Amino acid sequence: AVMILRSRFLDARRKRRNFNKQATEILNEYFYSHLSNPYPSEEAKEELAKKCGITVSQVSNWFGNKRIRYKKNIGKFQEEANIYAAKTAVTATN
Amino acid sequence: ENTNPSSSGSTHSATKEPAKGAAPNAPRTRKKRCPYSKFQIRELEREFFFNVYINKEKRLQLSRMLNLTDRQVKIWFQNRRMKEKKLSRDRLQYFSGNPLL
DNA sequence: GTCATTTATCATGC
DNA sequence: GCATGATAAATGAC
Repeated sequence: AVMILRSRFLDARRKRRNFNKQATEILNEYFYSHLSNPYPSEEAKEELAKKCGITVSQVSNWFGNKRIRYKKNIGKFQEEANIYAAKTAVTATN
Repeated sequence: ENTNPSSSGSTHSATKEPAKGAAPNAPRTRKKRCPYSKFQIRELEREFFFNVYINKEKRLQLSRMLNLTDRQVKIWFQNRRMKEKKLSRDRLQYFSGNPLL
């Protein structure tokens, strides 16, 4: 029984599941509001993980992927960047 | 299943891989990530099972056998130790929340 | 040595 | 068919 659990854990690691929309919103909000330095501290990662319902490692993975994919093709993320820029602007004025 | 390109030319004289054309103005080109073959992984894992920390002699021996540089073997063990640590963290988190179903 | 990271690759979702 | 999350080489700070 333990072995079954063990094997299930081992091959379940790489099975990917998309994050829910709310979690992605939170992560993107932080990323685009810190675009000049998108490197959250360990404390910020823990807070984001808690709010998103994911692990700290997953937060690190998300930011790592986001940084390089954004850098590789800024144009592709321009629309997305504008959306979150406007969103943070609204929350700032309120 | 992987004819390794990392064996290019210099027969693993170890410790130095930027054996370029001696251009004094080296642009410090980052080495491209090259996935290792199944055979290479098996041998590295086998040694890792015996020693999490590898000594110089075995490292040179392994690098010759696997056609990797000494530096590559060293870095592989460093990364492998980090992977083991992460696996331990994940296991702990996984089994802590569950009452052993 | 560890460890956060960059980069390419892998595996899956849809 | 790419988007996306996770993992595997490689670098650099410390």
